[in-house]
Amino acid sequence: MSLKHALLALLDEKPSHGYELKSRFSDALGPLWPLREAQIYNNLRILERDGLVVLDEQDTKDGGAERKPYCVTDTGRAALTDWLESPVRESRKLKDDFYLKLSILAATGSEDRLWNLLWQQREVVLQRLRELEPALAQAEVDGEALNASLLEGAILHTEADLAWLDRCEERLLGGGEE
Amino acid sequence: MSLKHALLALLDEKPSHGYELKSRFSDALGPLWPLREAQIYNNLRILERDGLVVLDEQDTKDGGAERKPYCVTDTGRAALTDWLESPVRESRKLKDDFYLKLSILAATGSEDRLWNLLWQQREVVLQRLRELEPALAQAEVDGEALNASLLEGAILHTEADLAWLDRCEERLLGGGEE
DNA sequence: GGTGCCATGTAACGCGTTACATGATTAT
DNA sequence: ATAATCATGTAACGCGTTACATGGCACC
Repeated sequence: MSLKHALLALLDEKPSHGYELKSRFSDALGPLWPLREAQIYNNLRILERDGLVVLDEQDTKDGGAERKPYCVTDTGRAALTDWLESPVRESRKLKDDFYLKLSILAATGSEDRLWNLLWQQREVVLQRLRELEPALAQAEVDGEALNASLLEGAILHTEADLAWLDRCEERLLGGGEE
Repeated sequence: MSLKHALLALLDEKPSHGYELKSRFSDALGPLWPLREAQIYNNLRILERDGLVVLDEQDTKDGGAERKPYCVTDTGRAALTDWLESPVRESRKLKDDFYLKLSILAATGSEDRLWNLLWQQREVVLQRLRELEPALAQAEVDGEALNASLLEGAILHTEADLAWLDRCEERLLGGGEE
């Protein structure tokens, strides 16, 4: 239950049809949270089934292609504020190919393959930084405080990755592990 | 395709039955990657169907309860090394309730609710640090280099979260955003 | 007449979670 | 006795992805 709440929030701000929701969502959460149209339509169907949104009949077939604009019901708005006020728990999990490979290679020995993995990962991380930094600069120029914040978060995490790779080398290669 | 590879790696190291795989996996990736027995059995079924693992018949019914020990086939071993050697791409995504709430509250104004979210998240992050730090110290005492590395990664990420919360306050509350 | 964007959906799959169900062995 | 742990599974659900299919409109 998270994309559903994002849709509720967007619809609460302004009633929209599916395709428009897709672009509004992408504008807001851009490259950090990619999604497909299909996902929007599927979720809208469920939200409608559960009575959290309804079709706004009067707007159908006004301009170009046929659209189905939705808006939030009172139930939907209540669900949204409930969720917004509930605390964020869930410790972040690390389900990631890199962690897995690291564990496997560290456990089975094979220092050269481990070294290779670390080197490769460093390239990935550096590349990500090269993409994020200009994006942040652009968001700052455009005065997009929210986007800038999200990008800054991504950068801080990526820099932490980089620092972590150094520590991994020290721990797993530097001193002989077992 | 990641847990499957973890299972292949574990079985390559030593043939085991499902329940044992569960505990071996949990020992290795512990609290950072929780999983259920059901997941093991489902994946083993698929791995067997695809010919990557086979049942080790002679071990059935040796000691206590009835067990079904598996071991890797040559195909399975090949699939494992293929995967280990393939590069890790996939930029990390930020699908997380906190990001979503931050975006919603930053977009709709309501500074007090945003402030509340940030404060609340800071508590969550600090609490996580309080759990991770002793775990790291323990892993270091026990000489578990791999576990220590993974925990250190988690700590670095959590510290990045903390730094990020400061920056969020500055950007989204400090100077008046729109 | 094609290319590209707007707009809507269905079906199948992958991966993980939850709940449910069963039964044997070991320790108290 | 009964509780804990060992051991194996099935079924349904949630969430996201991919692929497929359809059709209107606008611009060149």
